[in-house]
Amino acid sequence: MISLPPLRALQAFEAFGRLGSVTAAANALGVSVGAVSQQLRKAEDAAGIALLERSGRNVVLTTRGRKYHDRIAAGFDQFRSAQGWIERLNTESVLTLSCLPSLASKWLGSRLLDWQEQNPSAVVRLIGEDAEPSLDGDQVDFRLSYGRKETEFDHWAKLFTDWVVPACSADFLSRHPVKSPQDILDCQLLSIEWSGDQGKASDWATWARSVGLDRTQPSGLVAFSLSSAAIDAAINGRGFVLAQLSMAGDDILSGRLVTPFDLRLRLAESYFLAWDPAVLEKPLGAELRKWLFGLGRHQDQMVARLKLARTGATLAAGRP
Amino acid sequence: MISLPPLRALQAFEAFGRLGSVTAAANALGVSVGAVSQQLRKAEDAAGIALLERSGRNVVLTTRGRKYHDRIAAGFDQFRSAQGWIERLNTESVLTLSCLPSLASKWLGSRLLDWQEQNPSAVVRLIGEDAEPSLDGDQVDFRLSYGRKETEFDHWAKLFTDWVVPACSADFLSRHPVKSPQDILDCQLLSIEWSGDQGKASDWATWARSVGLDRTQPSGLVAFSLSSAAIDAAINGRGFVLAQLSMAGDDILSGRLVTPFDLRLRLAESYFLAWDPAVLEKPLGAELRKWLFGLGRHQDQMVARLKLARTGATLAAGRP
DNA sequence: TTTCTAGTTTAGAAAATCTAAATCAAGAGA
DNA sequence: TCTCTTGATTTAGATTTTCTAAACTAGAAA
Repeated sequence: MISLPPLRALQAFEAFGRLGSVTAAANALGVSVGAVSQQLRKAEDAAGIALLERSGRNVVLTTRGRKYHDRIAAGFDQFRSAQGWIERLNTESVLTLSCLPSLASKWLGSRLLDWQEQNPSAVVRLIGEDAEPSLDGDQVDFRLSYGRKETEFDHWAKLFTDWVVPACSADFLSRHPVKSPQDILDCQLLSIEWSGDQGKASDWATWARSVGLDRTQPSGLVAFSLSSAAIDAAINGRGFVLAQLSMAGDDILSGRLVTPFDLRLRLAESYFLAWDPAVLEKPLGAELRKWLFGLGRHQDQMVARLKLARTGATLAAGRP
Repeated sequence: MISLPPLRALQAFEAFGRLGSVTAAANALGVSVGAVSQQLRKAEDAAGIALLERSGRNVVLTTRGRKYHDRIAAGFDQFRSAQGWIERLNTESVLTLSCLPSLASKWLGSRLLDWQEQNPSAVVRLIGEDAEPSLDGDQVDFRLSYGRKETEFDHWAKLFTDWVVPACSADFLSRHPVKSPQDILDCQLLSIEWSGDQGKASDWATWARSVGLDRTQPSGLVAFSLSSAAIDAAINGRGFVLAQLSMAGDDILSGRLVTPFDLRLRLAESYFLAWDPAVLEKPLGAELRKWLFGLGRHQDQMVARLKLARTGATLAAGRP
C-alpha cells in the first residue's frame, strides 16, 4: 500500500503554494511562521525531491514542486468541497415530506401550515406523489403513504386507520331525501379508482355488502382518480361520495358535506409514516416526526368521537 | 475560508470506509484499534452529523456517511496519485539530452555511448532536434545548442568554441591537387545552410574573406541542411566541405578527411549546455553534467593541439 | 551603514495521538 | 441458559507531533 506523507506537512505545503508565502500560509492555518517553516521542510523530506527554492529571504516552488502542489491542492479541494457539503447539510435544513396527493391536499396540507406557523424557523416542503420515493438520498425526509408499501422503508410506523362513509352536500340531500341506505345506491354515485394494491376494499359494492345491502347493478357512476376530486365534486352537489373521514372530516364537521347514515367502513390497511433516520439530526426534524405521530393519534381519536347524523356531525367530548 | 476538519481523523475515516472495519483500518494505518476508534469519533464530531451507525459490535457508514466518504476518499486518491508520481520520479531515472541533430550524430552520440558504458546503471536518451525544447517539464534534462539561444534557458554555460576548416577525402584531393587556398574555391564546394540566427558566419564566402581571398562567383555549389550530411558527402569524395572540427574531428584524425591547409575560421558563437536544475537531484544527473563540461573542455583542448597538414592530422602533446 | 522584512532554527511547552488494558455488546456454541 | 469469541469503545497515561517564542540569518531598502 502507498503510504502517505505526513498530512500536516502536506497542508502547510498546499497553503504555501496557494498563497505564495510562508507568512500568508501561517496566517491561513492560524499558526506561527516557524511552524509552517518546519512543516515545509518535513514535506520536502517526505517527497524526497526539492519542492522549494530558497533564495535568501523568499521562497518559491520549484518546477516539480509546482506540479506536486497541483496534485496535492486538488486533494485539498476535494476536502473543502466535502466540508462545504457537510456544512450545507448542517445549516440549510429544509424538511421535505412526500405524501399521497389527495391526503396531502385534503388533510396534511392545512395541518402542516399550522405547524409551520408555530415553528417559524422551519422550512417545510410538501410533495404530493403516488410513487414511493427513496428516503436514502437527501431529497425526501418523510413519506406518508397507505397500505403494504411500508415494506419499502427501513424506518416506519402506523399513523392512523381510516374509514369511509357515504356523504353528499346538504343541497343534494334535500333534492334526494334518502330514507334508507338502499336509497343512496340509487342516487348518483361518485367513485374513486384506487391505484394498484391500495386495495379495492373501499368501493361502493364493498360498502353495500358491509351494511347488508346488495348492489349488483350500478346506477350512473362517475369515477375519479383522486379522492380529493371526488370529495370536491360531492361538495358541489354532484352526488354521493364514499368519503374518507380523514380527507372529508373537515368538510363534514363544517357542514359542507352531510352524512345521512353513520354507516362506516373501516379501510383494510392503515396509513403509515416512514422517515430517513438522518432527519432526526436536522433541526426540528425529530419534533416534526413527533408532531406527525401526534396528528395520527389525534385523527384516530377524532374518528372515535365523531357522531354522524343527517342533521349534522358533532364531536363527542374526548380525552383532552 | 473553509477550515478543514482534523486530517488524521479524515484519514481514519477514509481507511475505515474503504476497508469496512475498524480493525482493518487500524492495520492499514499501522496503529491500534483504539486509536482509530478515537479518530472516527473525532471525525464525526467535526462533521457534525452521524457518519457511522454502531450496532453493538459492528460499525457501518450511514447513508450520509457514505456520501461524505466518497468525497473524502477522492481527496486521498489524489494524494496517493501525487505520491506515486513523486516515487516514480525518485526511482526511474532516465537522463534525456536534446542536441542539435548534426552535433548529436557526429560528435555527442559516440562519446555518450562511452559514458553510458562506464555508467551501466544510467539510462540515457539522446534526441536530435533543431528547436529549443523546454527544460521546465520533465521531458528533457539537458540541451546542447549553439549561439544566442542560451537566453531561452535559466541555467546554462558555454561548452566549447568550434572552428571550420576546408576538408575533402584523400581520393578527391588526389584528383584535385590544390596548390593554394584559392584553388579550393574552384573545386566542387559542399555548403551548409545554417538555420535562422545560427549566423552565416561560417559559409565559404566568409572563410574566403578570412584568409584574404575573394570569392564572388560561386562554382557549382551543393547545399546541405545538415552539417553531418555535408561531411558524409565530402568523405564520399563529392567535394570540399567547410567542416567543423567538432563534427569532423574524428574523420580528420582517422584520415577519412584531409585538410590541405590549416586555415581555420572560428565560429562567431559558442556551443552551450543548458540544464534543468532538477536533474542534479537525479541519480548520475550531476555526474553527467560534469562529464559533459569536461567533454567541452576536452574539445577546446583538442582543437588547440590539432596540427592539420596535407599529409594528415596529428595531435600535439597536450596537458594530460 | 542601519533598518526592515521574510524566513529559519532552536529549545521547551502544549497538544495530539497512541498504546495497553479494562469494558461492552452481540452472536456462536455448549 | 451460560460461556466464549469477536469487534468495538473507553480510559489513563505514555509518546510523538506540533507549536510558540525568541534568537538568528540573509537580502533589500533607507
